[in-house]
Amino acid sequence: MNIGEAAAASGVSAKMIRYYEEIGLIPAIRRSESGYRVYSDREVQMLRFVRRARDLGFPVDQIGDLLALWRDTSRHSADVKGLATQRIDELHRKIAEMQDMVATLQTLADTCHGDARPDCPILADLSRNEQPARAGKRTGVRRSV
Amino acid sequence: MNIGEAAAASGVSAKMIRYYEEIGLIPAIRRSESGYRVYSDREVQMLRFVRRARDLGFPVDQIGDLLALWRDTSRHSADVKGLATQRIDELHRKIAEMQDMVATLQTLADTCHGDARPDCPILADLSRNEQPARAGKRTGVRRSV
DNA sequence: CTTGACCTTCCCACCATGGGAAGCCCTATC
DNA sequence: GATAGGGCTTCCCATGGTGGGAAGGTCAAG
Repeated sequence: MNIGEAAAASGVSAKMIRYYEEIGLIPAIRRSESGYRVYSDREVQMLRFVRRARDLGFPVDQIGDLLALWRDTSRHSADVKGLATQRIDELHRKIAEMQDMVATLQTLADTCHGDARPDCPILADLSRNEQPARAGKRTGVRRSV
Repeated sequence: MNIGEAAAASGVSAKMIRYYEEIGLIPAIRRSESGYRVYSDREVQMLRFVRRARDLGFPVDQIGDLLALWRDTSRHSADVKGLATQRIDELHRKIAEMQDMVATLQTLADTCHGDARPDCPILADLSRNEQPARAGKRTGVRRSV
């Protein structure tokens, strides 16, 4: 199976397959005489594994950990569960952050006329010299959401 | 005021101030004879504005729109409200995505022993050939969350 | 006048992904 | 057997925000 077929079968683009190989997330694959990458069913399965882990929001390094556990038949399921739980916690954190943003925006939007008049509490709040309105009580803001 | 002070006063790092200027998000600032950027209170206020908009998760191009409205004293508050509402919708979308992920992960984690035994439904699900378990009903997966 | 803190520009890195170019390879069709 | 097309290879570039750091100019305090 060439990379195109493997991509279609796994849902990972050819570009990303090469990238994952380059960064060492997946092992370097066997090559045909002409240099084409050749994929077996097992390898396509591994790509699908990566794809799904990605869909669950795992960062690449944790996908690497998951893959290692996947390959290790004497793994402890506790380790896998630990990674999943960690991921859940991280997602909860990000969700809470975004919900804070929504609450703040909603509060501001609710008090904005939303008509042809120029005065607008949203802009007023953003330009305030002091700390901005916070719908919930929070100490600091982590971005990269 | 030099860039360092402006950074401290606005909460935007000097690096980012230069970056925002470079990409045209904020106008090129006045320079001293020696080439140092010189900031007035108004400009620091603008930086603070940018900072808060970022804290609310606005992407840079929308912050540009907000800044334009901020400067435009004959703006329509409806336009500002529109941007806020759009942002709220986008946040809701991302929150829903992540909640789907959490639900899926939680379902899988709940059925995992989490002990020294190697068998683990999480890995089993990730390696499945068919569509993976989905906690909610969803059609496609958008990533970049 | 020296020292150290600050400023300038420029390049590099991250993460995950896509676009595209130049050049080789494989297969189907004539 | 030749040619066309699509697929493969590597390589470079871009994104969005952010940080790190080097090389060199500037400023204020001692």
